[in-house]
Amino acid sequence: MKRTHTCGELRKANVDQTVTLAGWVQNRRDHGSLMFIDLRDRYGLTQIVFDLDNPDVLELGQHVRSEWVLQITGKVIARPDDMVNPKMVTGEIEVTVQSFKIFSRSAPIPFETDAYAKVGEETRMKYRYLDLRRPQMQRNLQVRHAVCHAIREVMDGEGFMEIETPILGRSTPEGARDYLVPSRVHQGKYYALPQSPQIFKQILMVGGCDRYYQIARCFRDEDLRADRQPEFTQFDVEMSFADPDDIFAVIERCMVAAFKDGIGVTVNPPFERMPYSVSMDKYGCDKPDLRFGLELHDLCKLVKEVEFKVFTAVLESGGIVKGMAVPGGAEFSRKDMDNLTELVKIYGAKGLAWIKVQNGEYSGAPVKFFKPEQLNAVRDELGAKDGDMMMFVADKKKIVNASLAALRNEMGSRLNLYKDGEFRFVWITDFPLFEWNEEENRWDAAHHPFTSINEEDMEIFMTAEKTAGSRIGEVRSSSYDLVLNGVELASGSVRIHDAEVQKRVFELLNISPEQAKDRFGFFIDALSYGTPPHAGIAPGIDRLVAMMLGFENIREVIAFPKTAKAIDLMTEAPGDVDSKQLRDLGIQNVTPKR
RNA sequence: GCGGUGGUGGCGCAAUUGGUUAGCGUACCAGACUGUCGAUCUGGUGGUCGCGGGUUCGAGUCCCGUCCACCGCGCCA
Repeated sequence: MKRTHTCGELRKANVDQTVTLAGWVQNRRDHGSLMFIDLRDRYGLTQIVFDLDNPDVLELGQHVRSEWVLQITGKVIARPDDMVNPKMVTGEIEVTVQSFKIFSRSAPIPFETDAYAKVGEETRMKYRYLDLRRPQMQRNLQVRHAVCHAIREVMDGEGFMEIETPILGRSTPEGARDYLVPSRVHQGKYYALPQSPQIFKQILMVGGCDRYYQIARCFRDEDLRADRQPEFTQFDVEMSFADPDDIFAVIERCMVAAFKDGIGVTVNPPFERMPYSVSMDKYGCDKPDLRFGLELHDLCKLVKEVEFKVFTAVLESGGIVKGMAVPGGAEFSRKDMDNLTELVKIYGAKGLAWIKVQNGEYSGAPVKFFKPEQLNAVRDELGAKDGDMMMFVADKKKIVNASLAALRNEMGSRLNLYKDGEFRFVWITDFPLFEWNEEENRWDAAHHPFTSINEEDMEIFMTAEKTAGSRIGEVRSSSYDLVLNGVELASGSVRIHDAEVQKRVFELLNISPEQAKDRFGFFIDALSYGTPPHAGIAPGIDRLVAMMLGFENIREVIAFPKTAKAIDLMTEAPGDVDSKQLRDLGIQNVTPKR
């Protein structure tokens, strides 16, 4: 080895030892006939001293610059008491250099790598290798590693096998847009990169693998968000002969280990469970942040008689009115309210109605349409107290829920209703099996077409019409999401193992037997040869680690992420290819290059 | 596809109603300095204000277009 110790390792106990360190020059403090260098590696910083005891070495050392890579041999000495640096773990010692070697020099760096440097994202991404040297990024990757390691340990202990599934697969028409890979051998045909190993993991169950997991890369060619990258990592799990409770228990054990090993935080299973319908009613979404209350309330009945056109028109056309009470909201200014109105408009709401409760009186534009007892009834339903603001949205159900859910999250954050470092898990269960697709005028699978049906709804499932507004929408699936602080961390379900049920699902989805055979023929064949009941789930590793570290952006926990336009600023992928490569593949560009 | 925010020395930012030679911090370069640790002090280099067009006596600033980054909506079974 080119070193005897790392730069984060030496302590008082090492005093008088002769050591060799290797690392980057973090910093140089030159006092003329005395010079200090902070030498950095993954593990930390160690102060190296150059002085007149070794004038030739000092002279050479003074030519050294930031980010050069050095090998330093010297003696560990204890710092005098008044020179101990309590901010450094190695601050009790320093190494007096006896000799050093320059492994490599560095061009002047585009930005500093110390913990204080403020650098924009674009610059960080272009020079990601420099960004990765920063202690924060080192920690992010370290925590990510610890999480994956903890998961593997738990899963191994539970008898799961980690099995790899293909990256080059077959496109299936449902779901996200596929990334396609042209086949050279079969020109005109394409592989698709997996959106998830869904079908393969189910086939592993048919193949008797019983307990499978994989920390798997997934690809979706859709537009990006702070928490969505075109390639991302799922902790993919499938279990035979398992019920949802078994899945929950395994995942909870993984979460406990991941939080413990990742960031030293104790989380306490079992996690709360909440049916989808309750979550939608109370929080307006299927991923509620339960760190704070601010529950939504349906006011349709209470405001039915109120002569407020905004409400009556909506109710007559089949919409709903919901509201919430914001503690202390009476203090909001007109500007605040305009601001919040803009927020709900993003989700399609036409406006935000509000009534202040202050000094025992009500104020706000809609007040005049209410009778006093109606106001009191609404106040009691919302639980509004003096000094609160009651906020209402009236519109189609979907819009009301989406806008109030966003408003609720905004209020939670703006009013500091939760603390950093608080982790509130909840299992959301009993999602609907189908959802109505307005544009296509048909029922779509809410999760995916292999999700099994809640036994209690089997009768409706088998008998209802597949028309708009039929009871099919009421059928609950046996599926579940794991939600943490308002973020969807995982999604899973019990799978269909009964051919008749599967047929019926396809029928309701308007997938003919021929189409089904064409799209998933191999899969349906597989299921026909003796399929164990099985269930699975897939937590997102990027989101999990980001949340543990307090980031909203998963790029912080991915070594080489892509921009919002799916570009890698470092490698400049995607890039051009030789025309020969295209010829080999039988491909021609039909859109002109810009 | 749509909406919002931003783009000014290497990096992070400022520049009032459109007005003189575009500033500040840091990095970098040179010099000084024996106890610093985000060293200090002195001096210095460095800018096509993202790009293109327009308005104007005059544009970093206003207008139009365009590109890039970020956030969100749509999209993401």
